[in-house]
Amino acid sequence: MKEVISNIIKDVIRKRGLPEVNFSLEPPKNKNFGDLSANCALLLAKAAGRNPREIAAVIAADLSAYDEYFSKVEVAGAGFINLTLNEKIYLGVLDEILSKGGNYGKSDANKGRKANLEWVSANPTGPLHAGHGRQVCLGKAIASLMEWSGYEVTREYYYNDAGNQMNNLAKSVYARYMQLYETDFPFPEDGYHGDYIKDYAKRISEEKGDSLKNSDDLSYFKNFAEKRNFDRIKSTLETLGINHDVFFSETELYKNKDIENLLADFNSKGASRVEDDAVWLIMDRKRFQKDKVIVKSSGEPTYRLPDMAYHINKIKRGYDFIVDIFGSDHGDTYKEVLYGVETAGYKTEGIKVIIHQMVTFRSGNESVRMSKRSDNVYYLDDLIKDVGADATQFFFVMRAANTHLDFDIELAKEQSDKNPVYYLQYAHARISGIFRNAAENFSDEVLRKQFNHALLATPDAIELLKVLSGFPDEVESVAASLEPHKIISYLNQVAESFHKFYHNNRVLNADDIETTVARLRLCEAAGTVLRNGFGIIGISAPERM
RNA sequence: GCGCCCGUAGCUCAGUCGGAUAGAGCAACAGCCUUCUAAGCUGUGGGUCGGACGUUCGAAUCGUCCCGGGCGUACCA
Repeated sequence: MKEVISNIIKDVIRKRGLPEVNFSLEPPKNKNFGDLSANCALLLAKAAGRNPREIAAVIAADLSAYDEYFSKVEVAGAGFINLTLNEKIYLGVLDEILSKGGNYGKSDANKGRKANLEWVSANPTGPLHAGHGRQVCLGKAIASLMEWSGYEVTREYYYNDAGNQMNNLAKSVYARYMQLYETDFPFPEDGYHGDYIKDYAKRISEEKGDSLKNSDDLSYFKNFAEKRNFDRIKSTLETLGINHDVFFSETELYKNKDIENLLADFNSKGASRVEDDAVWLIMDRKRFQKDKVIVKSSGEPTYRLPDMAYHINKIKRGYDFIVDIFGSDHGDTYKEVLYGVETAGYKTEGIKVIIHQMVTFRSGNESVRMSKRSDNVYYLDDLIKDVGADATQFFFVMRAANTHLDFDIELAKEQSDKNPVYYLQYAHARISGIFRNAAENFSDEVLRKQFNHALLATPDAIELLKVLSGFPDEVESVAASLEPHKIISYLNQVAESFHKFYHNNRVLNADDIETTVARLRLCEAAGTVLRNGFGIIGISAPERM
């Protein structure tokens, strides 16, 4: 819709012999200024050194001729052109929503393009903790946003199973196992303290007795724990409706020699050097403080080298768009990884990295501590159990990724109007209620009647339609920025205008079938947009509450 | 010290490729249920947009500096 209007304005500008400008066309903050406001005259005036209002007046006069589109065109302020769209445009949008249904809002802007989204990527050293939830839920929403904009999306999970952390995991389980037999057996200093480790040790002891007491090779412990950890991680993800297409293991990159070859490549390019028995990647001092170790003096690569090889692997798989989601604790390291990828001769323009800030949890006024050291960690499972999958998803996606998130567990649990997720869902439940009542009180024949658009010309109905008509533009712009929290702001507008409409416009009325049928269609459209939006951010659309 | 992110109403936050009178939810206050779910609607109060300077017709938005908070600054990931 915006595009159509924008093209009309561009035509008018061209026909007047004025230069092409990249102007903005946005709904003004103040509704009294109309539906859309263009700043083209201000920009043209700047370029031509003329009075903006003069130019605006010329363009506005030409636009007035398009009266099938505009009911009002006026010049305001410093030279804005304010447009009020013809109501017929909006009534036409209703037909579009009804016919497209679950596809209304999808765009083919990226049709035929393949994208890879990598997220979660927690190493299988333990269950996901509540803080992981932000990335988990953000990624879920971003993946569907990308699909709505036309991408074919591969959801991918990368995990480091070759390095130190997995050795620590094995040592930790082994130590807990040994402690079942020798209470003073030492626990590794940087071992994993969670209760789940003790549980694994107990189960191993039950299965194997003390036959593994003098193991030199801890791979049984490692494999046992890794498998259980992954099972639990996957089941947590499943409760949120997340299923990755690819689980990519670091070990793979050793097996297929990608890491070895990359190291040789750096060496042959003179991009790396050896110091203190370690291999260092030579970094550009303008961007980095110092060189970075890629192979430790022990001979083991640091996480950076496999990460670089992994990103090259993804590039080679032929994606048009590669997106990574990391926490802010990786804010510097991803730059090092991309630098390595560039140094190896690959372009990184197609890679976008989303960094999200950390989460703090509180319960009302009490802060909830997330200690990694203690045995009792607040796991993501626990959070989902406490507040439900919908509230979990909603609260994590509600805020922009690059701001700190303050997660109020008490509020998320609240089954009342205080909880922001219910405002949206309630709108949908109300619509479902109307349709339940309609089915009871009216025959199918009546409900399927052709409807008369003109009967929807009340201010609340038109306002609702205006909001609904903005959905495709909204999805497209949010998909371009990959900021799903904006969908929530938009859905709030939908819910608000629906609630208003509902309050002032009785839908079901046996004495006025014509209006009933027309209003039902509008409700159907509102329900469709809510459902589609909920689908993007990943929450359910309840039939009743 | 250096790098990245943040600082907007009492609270949690939108708005940030410069645009008109800075918004929402919660909290506070005043109203609205014999009619499709009041988890709703209507109205009121509430702001030196962390601070200072600068750029310009115009700054919450851009620049510089300062203050405050988070995360980095490993031969951990």
